[in-house]
Amino acid sequence: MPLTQTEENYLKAIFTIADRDDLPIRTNDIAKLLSTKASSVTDMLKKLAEKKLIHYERYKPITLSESGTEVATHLIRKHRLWETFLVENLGFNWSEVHHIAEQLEHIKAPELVQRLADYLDNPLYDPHGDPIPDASGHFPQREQVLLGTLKPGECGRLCSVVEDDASFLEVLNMLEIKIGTLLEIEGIISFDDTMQVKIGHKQSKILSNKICNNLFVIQA
Amino acid sequence: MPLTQTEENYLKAIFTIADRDDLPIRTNDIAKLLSTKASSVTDMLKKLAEKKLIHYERYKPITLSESGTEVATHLIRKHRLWETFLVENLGFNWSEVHHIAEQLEHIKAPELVQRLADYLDNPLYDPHGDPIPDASGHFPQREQVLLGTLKPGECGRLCSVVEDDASFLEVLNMLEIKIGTLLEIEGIISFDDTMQVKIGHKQSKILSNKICNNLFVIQA
DNA sequence: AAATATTTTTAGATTGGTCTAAAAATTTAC
DNA sequence: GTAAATTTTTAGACCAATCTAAAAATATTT
Repeated sequence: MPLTQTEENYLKAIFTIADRDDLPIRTNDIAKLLSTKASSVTDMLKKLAEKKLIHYERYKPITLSESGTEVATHLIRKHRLWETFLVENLGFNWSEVHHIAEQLEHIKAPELVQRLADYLDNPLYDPHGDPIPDASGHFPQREQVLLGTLKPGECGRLCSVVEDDASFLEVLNMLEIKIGTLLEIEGIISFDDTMQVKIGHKQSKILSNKICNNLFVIQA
Repeated sequence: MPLTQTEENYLKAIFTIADRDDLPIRTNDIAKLLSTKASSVTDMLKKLAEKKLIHYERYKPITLSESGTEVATHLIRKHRLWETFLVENLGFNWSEVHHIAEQLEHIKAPELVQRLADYLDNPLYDPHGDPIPDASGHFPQREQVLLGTLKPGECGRLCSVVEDDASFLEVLNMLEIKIGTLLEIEGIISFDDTMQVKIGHKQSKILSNKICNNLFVIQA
């Protein structure tokens, strides 16, 4: 059975928060993003859980299920394709297309999405520079680089490690770094060649040169 | 305050029926077109009347108000522009675009409509040959011809008369023909040069050559 | 013009999404 | 580790749109 626009908006919101932050997603985060009340969110979470679109136990953080993720990425695909169309073809300014795409992304017509993508030459990034996932929900891979090559102020998400021996993984565990964790370079200490890195949204820590050059990140 | 999609659909339905038939519009006509129940229609009619979008007294036929007509023609404009885009630009078959345009016509973004129209070169007819009203709701005028010049099977809507003396108008009145009435040529009787014409959706009648050549119609 | 059939409206219930206010669980503070 | 603050959930109500079933108005038949 098809989803309502509201249900879709909740799924997209959850995906967006998960993508933006690394933190566990709480009811209030969703309420804030959707400008609604926590009680409304709870009601909807129950419904989405019922439909197996999210994993939900009361008072616990929320995650998207596989099918929920699929829905969300497909919405993002549609949103970003329409934004591209509005800017590239209709001449809108990139700053005014968001609220129009918010409506267009809910159009249900499987054929339409691929035809639109083809018409636009299957772009990989939208006018804001955000990546457009493909029909199966995969985002275009930005080039992966060693964390050690980033400059202060730049961010990357851990995507893989160079050497994965147990002792190194132990260190990552201790630092609370895992695949997908957002890492922001806050400073480079040239004296001992270490970096001050903000890990997820927690406090920043000092990482040795050896660690930084063992972590592949995708620039974000 | 903005209208809901449902309210918009009702207004468009009323306009469509008025455009298709000449008859007074009844609750059941709308219910049939929208595949809903008469009771639901009544509820909605009250709401639309409240908002001054239709003229409505219970048990009486329904007509659109000026603002209701404006909303309806604007919806039709959007619908037909989107259909044009889907066929001309995205390569859809003209038979499969209707249900997509049904969704797209509800997108609310004033700028979008004119930009889309410009992008398409302000077409006057959609892929089905239906006329696209302009931004102020006026439909493109098709060339007017004398009813007498139509061939069997062709249709026209009365738009004006050649001579409007009282006795002729009297005849029209008797025949229940007025401006806007749909006239379909069902046959030509060459023996006495008369035409068998279906008037509105009522029984057909025989009209003399003199009458047929005194009526200007717009081919439909 | 009375009886019958049809159409339209009302009454009352249901569903999806929302809200406020109060209760329950969790987290933070001391 | 208890108390206080915060977050989340429940309970109960509301609005929009719909439905079924029954009542009221209109139209048709004879």
